[in-house]
Amino acid sequence: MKRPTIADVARRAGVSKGAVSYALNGQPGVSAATRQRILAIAEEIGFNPNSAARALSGASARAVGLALSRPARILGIEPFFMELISGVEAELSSRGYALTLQVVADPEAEVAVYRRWWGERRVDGVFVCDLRADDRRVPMLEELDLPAVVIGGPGHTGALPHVWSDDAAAVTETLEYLIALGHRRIARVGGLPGLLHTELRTSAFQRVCERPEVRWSLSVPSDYSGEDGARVTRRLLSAPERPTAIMYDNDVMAIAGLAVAQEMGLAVPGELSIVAWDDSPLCQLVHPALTALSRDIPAYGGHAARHLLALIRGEQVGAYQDEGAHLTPRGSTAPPRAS
Amino acid sequence: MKRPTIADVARRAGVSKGAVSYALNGQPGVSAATRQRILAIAEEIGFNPNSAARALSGASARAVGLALSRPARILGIEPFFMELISGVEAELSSRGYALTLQVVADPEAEVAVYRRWWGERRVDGVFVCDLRADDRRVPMLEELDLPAVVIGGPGHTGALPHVWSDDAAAVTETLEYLIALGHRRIARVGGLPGLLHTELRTSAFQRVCERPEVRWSLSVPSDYSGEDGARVTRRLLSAPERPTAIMYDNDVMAIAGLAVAQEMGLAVPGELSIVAWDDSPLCQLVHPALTALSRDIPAYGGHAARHLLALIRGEQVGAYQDEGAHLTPRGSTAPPRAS
DNA sequence: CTGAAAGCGCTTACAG
DNA sequence: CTGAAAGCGCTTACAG
Repeated sequence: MKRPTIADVARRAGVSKGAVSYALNGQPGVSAATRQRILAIAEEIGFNPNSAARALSGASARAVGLALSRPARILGIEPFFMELISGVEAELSSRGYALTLQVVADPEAEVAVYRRWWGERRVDGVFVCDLRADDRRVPMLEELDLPAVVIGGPGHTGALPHVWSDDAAAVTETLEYLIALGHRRIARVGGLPGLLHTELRTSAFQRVCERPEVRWSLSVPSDYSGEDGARVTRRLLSAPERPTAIMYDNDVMAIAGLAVAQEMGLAVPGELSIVAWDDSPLCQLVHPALTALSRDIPAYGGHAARHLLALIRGEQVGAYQDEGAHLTPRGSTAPPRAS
Repeated sequence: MKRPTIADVARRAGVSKGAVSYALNGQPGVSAATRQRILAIAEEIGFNPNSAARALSGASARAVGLALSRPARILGIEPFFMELISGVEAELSSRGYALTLQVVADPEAEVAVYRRWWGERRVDGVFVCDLRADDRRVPMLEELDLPAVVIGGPGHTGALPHVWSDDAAAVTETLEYLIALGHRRIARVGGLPGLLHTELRTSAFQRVCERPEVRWSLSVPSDYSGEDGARVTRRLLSAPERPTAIMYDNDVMAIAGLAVAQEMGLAVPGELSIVAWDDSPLCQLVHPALTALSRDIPAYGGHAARHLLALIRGEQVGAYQDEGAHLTPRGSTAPPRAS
């Protein structure tokens, strides 16, 4: 089947290609009646402008890019990215933008991908996820004039606009709740050490744990996997002085931690309280249901997409603070049983 | 920063643009020495060919498309798609192809997306997931000359090449195992009714359950969510004649089912055996660990990508049968306790 | 083996 | 309000 071109539309409408272009793009330079006729014909013969020709003529590529550098295994485990992508997509597709996705091996490869996309003019802008301290992508994207929105922060975003939520506040809220319940020995199983949001959560954890009520605290990094969550939990619970509460940086590790506690014969929440970061349906399926930090991840992605599109249109875009995670208490947290 | 073009490379190398193009694309028409020099200069000034110009000149778009029509919530829950995408990506990016992703509301919208992509020449080919009986996408893609590989089947794929695995065999293997354990009352919580693979699994289930050993059987559809899995399980276990074994079409529902059984005071596996389809790490984190149908989903995606790229190169591509899911027995299955 | 030139399908100043 | 034309940056026959 032959693809119709703008020339086909012009011929049938009896106008020039320029007129068709103006009509299709809502530009002035064509009468309302002609515009109507042109649109009807385009619709009728199923015309869609060739995206390459459009992009080459200086118009936009109508695509934005997202490169992710987590191992496939982790991407599958965590609902986070798929939910984020769903939210991004909902916003993009309503504006006729496509999302170009690339999964790469490491942050270095991500830099190369962004640089290549820029050279290829393949995308009009990009998202930056999984920000790290001194992230090489930030100065590179500032240097190139490739519109970019960082999903994350605050801090280390350079001059790039960013959409962020206050992870530190969520950690503080959680710890204050645990302290109020009477917990005095609190541990945390954190995420990947290099990531900025991990560091922000870690600092917040340490700051709150300096309060006099907290007698013992420990924050341990992990790779986000259930295996790692289980391993760290086993170690924490086997120590002579074990925590009465553990917070986990994702839900998979929290569920793994719950399983370990049960396998070791510890009552949850009686002998161990558990809090999960990110509230997937699974948190409500286990017994006891997990107290979790909930947030609307698709909405987060939607905000990021909206900001990137505004940036591409040339609007001034600054930082946008999203709502942030809030604590949803369930059966896995309670006052520690006197022991 | 100004993007370097092919003219910049040509000028610095003292050759024509044509020569640069031949050198870059590994075409004959340029001496080895000149090719070397050109490549070195391109590398040095960070030249990447403008993808729009390339696509417009009849070369490929160097991108393939995937449209998904599941609600955001479900996409996040199931590791399947993210793992599939990871596998697809690994193969594509090693060949310099990008993946264009679009999440849409329903199958109708998917048809429109493919048609638009074709008109825009935005992609060189597409994947088709979540095949349905009498899927409108199949005749449409056959009519357009847009290379397409169906991920799924067998059957209802028309003349399109497809990558599939034998779900029916996996159902049969599972049921024969349960029957051998001594189960005589077996239920299944299936996936979305419209999907072909759901229907294939359902037929296989019903076929095996016609065997004389099976005294009672029931297959119930669901929407893949944990809530639905829990609801159906509760209903199954509350009936006067309840099953001694249930198999679930995904792991989230199986975990939900396990939780329901425990909440109802039923011993797993003593009073109820549970089998999950798709073996995520979570299956090993719950207690007892779930017997599951395991498969290598990233590899599945990789095969599909390899076939699509071959099709785009103009090679003959037929059906490819992937390895398929195999049963991994764990603690959630055992002979039914005499009751 | 190399160069000059046409052409892909749009968009957008520039004249009428 | 409309038309003719240049140009985006490549690829690829076509001459030399």
